[in-house]
This record gives sequence, structure tokens and C-alpha cells, in this order.
Amino acid sequence: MLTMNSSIIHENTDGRDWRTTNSGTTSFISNILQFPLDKANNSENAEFGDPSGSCKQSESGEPVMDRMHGILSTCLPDELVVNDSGLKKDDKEGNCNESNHQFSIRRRCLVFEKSPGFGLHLNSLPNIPKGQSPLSKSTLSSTNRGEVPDDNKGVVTENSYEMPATFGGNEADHNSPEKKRQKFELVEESVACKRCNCKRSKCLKLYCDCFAAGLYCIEPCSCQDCFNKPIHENVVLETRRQIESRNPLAFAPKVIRTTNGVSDSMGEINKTPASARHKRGCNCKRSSCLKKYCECFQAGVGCSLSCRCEGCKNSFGRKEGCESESDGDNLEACEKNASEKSSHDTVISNGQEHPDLSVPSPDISRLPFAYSGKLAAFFPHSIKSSPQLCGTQEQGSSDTSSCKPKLESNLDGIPESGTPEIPKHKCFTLVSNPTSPNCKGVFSTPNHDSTSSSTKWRSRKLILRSVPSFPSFSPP
DNA sequence: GAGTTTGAAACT
DNA sequence: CAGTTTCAAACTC
Repeated sequence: MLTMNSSIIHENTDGRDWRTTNSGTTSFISNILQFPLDKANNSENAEFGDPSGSCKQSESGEPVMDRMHGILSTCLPDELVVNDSGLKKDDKEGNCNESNHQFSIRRRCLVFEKSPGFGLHLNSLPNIPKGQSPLSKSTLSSTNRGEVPDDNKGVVTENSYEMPATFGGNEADHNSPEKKRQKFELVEESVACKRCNCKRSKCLKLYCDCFAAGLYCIEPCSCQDCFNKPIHENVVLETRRQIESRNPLAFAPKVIRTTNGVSDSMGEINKTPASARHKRGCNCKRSSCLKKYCECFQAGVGCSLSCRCEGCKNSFGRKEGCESESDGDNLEACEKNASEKSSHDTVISNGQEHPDLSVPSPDISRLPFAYSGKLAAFFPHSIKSSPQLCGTQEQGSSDTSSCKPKLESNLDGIPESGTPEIPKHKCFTLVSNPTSPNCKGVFSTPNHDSTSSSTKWRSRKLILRSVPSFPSFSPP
């Protein structure tokens, strides 16, 4: 199941990132792809305005995953669109008709044209509220194995990510309406995405997680005077444009990930899960990078030399040279080292700098997959990729091994017991599976395979051609 | 739930 | 670019 937000910028193993091969197409889809996996029928009916509201099987009869793949592969809109993809279904009874009336949450997303790839905007993965459960491995793996969830299984909803039957219980239980209701209620509660609570920013600043993620606020948000709504689309877009003009990378993924064992942008060897690093680094002073105040920690990545943090104790990986925060000299040295190294922060993959990524700003440039924002942490043990998506992501890659989720592969050697504390309650990102379960996700996919499914996909969106695409990552 | 702390974003 | 202010999330009680 496409559940994870792929907020991690991922470099291809050959050292070239997606953008490199798609120069100029740097827009990033600021979108949450919450694809209604099964029961997709309902979703489609609803979103497509199916007047009948009937709950029928896919007309084409094609496997859900195939359809999803099609949709995903067409998530690379050619134009900016407002995606009305998010919706929350609440088909607790498995009653189609009922479910059609129970879409309680609908999140619209801004999608920028020509997305560079499956990049999940980290911001799109705001934290999941306390108590939320991470997606179960079984759930994910099940879906990713290509299993097509049936109507009793999970669905990806906009703000809730309802788990497939593997969520728990035996098969028999799944057939019980009561059980199903309980199951979905549990899932809905535990996986619901966090909403913003902005009071003064009108949700038009990056303070707002929704806005930062390129998402419209939705009903469950507790924001006040919110302008981040479709109705204020122009305002939102204009504001966004302004912010981007100020900082073209403002909406870019904040966490990037490099290939396993490869030097990251700072020339250091990644040791942290997913080999990811915060693009810009944190600037923590008092949290020791051990709390979610720290963007690195929050994203589940280690601190890098890009960070200006003090007393770094990031359990995902300390800033190089800061092994002993108690050592003043060492700390000082590391700080210095960081500043020095950061001066030549370029994208390095497999030891080769990426010319196309030598953009002014730090890193965003490097990224095929972006995952930005207060993102989410990864759920390494849960991540599996869907074969279809592999093809999508690893364009031109003949290395089948590349189909293995890099995030996962990078974590293969990390013993669970030794794994740093990971905010498991957060949404995690799946490089190749850009779905934003519950999280306000943003992802982008390679613009290819725009087949019939493309039509479907686009039909769900409000095309806003007037909106600029994500700033180009190509050097001027 | 209210108040505090924190660090990013915004502003100057 | 650096310092300050604003902001909302994270955290604590």
C-alpha cells in the first residue's frame, strides 16, 4: 500500500538524481497523495462525482495496485493543480453507500507541475499526534507485495490511513462488521494526521505545517483565520509565490537522503537510518537534538555538518566531530569544522559531485525525492516498496536491486535493538511509495506513464495553471 | 488543558 | 548577514 510519504530526497545509485535527468522540471509536487487503495471505488466515485455513488468494483477490473500505480505515475501533473485527492472515508461498516456519505475529511493539495520524482515533502509529513501508531509492517508489506486489499482491508484516506486487514486479528474477525468497525476506528484514531493549529499566521506562512507541506488546511485543523483553503486559492498561491521568491527552496524537501554508504553532502559517511540528512541542518541549542524541536531528530535523521547545533546528541547520528558534547574543545572544533565544510556543500553521490545540483542553495538541489519538512520519521521496518513504483522511481535503472526501497535497504544492517529511538508514531516516508497516509503528505512522481490513469488522476484535481511550478533546481 | 520551552521562520 | 521578533509545535506540569 502506498502509504508512506516519500519525503526523502533520494539519489539514484548512479549518483544522478532524478532532477538531473529532468533538468528544468523541478517543480515539486506539493501534494498529498492519498490514494484510496481499495474501496478506491468509493473514493473514485465520490471524487469523480459519480452520481450513483455506487460501490462497485473497478470497472476495469484491474488490480488496485495497478490502478494505483497508474495514478501515481501520473501524479506528475503537467500543470499546477489543486489536488482534491484527500478524503477521508469512513466506511466502517463496509457499506458502500454509507461510506459515500461519510467522507468527513477532504484535503486539497497543491500540486506543482512536472514533479521531479516521487518526492515526499517532508513538511508533508507533519508529526502524527501522540498516540498514533506507525503503520504496521505487515500492513505495508502486504500491500507492497502486490496484494490487493479487498473491501475489508485498508484504504488510504486523506487524513486517516486505514489499515488493511493485516492490521490485526484473524481473517474471520475481519469479516465481522463489528470487528471491522473497531479496526477502522482504531486505525483512524491512531493514524490520523496531525493538523495545524495556527492562530496568527493565517496558515500562510511556513510556520504552518499544512501550508509548508503544500496542503490546504482541512476541517480538522484547529487553525484560526485560516486562509490556506481552496477558497482562498489565489491568496495561497500568491503567498507561496512570495515565499518562494524570497527563498526558492522554502518548500523544498528538508531532508535528503543519499545512497547507502555514500558520502553525503558533507562528505561524511552516513550512519543514520536511511542515510538521510537534513538539508539545511538544525540549529538546536538546548534540545541537544534529542527532541522533536530538532528538525533532524524529528525527521529521524542524524545531524550532519550542516547543522549548527550545540551539544548534539542526536540519537540518529551526531554531527561529525561532536561525539563528546562535553568536550568543549571538541565541540568548538566541530562547529568550526561544520562551518568550513558547509561552505562547499554539494551533492555528492558515489563520490561524484552532481553538477546539476550545484544550485545556490544547499541541497534541495539534489533531490529527486524530496522529503521535507517537519517530517516524519521513517519507519524502517515497515517500509516496503511496490514493484510498480520501483519502476516509476528508478527510471532507467536496470538494477533490480534498486527496486528495494532504499530506505529499507539502508537500514538493513541496523539492528532493531540498536536502532536509535525513532518517533514511530510519525508518518514515515517511503522513497518509492509516495503516499501520504495520514500525514499531510507531499510527493512527486516522475512524469511518465501518463496513460489512461492519468486522466483519472487529473480529473481529481483542480487545475491551477496560473500557479508557478516549484522553482527549478537547475542552476541558473 | 494551560503554561513553558524550543527553534524555525520571518522580520529588521 | 546578523540580530531580533514572531510563531507554532513540542514539551512539561
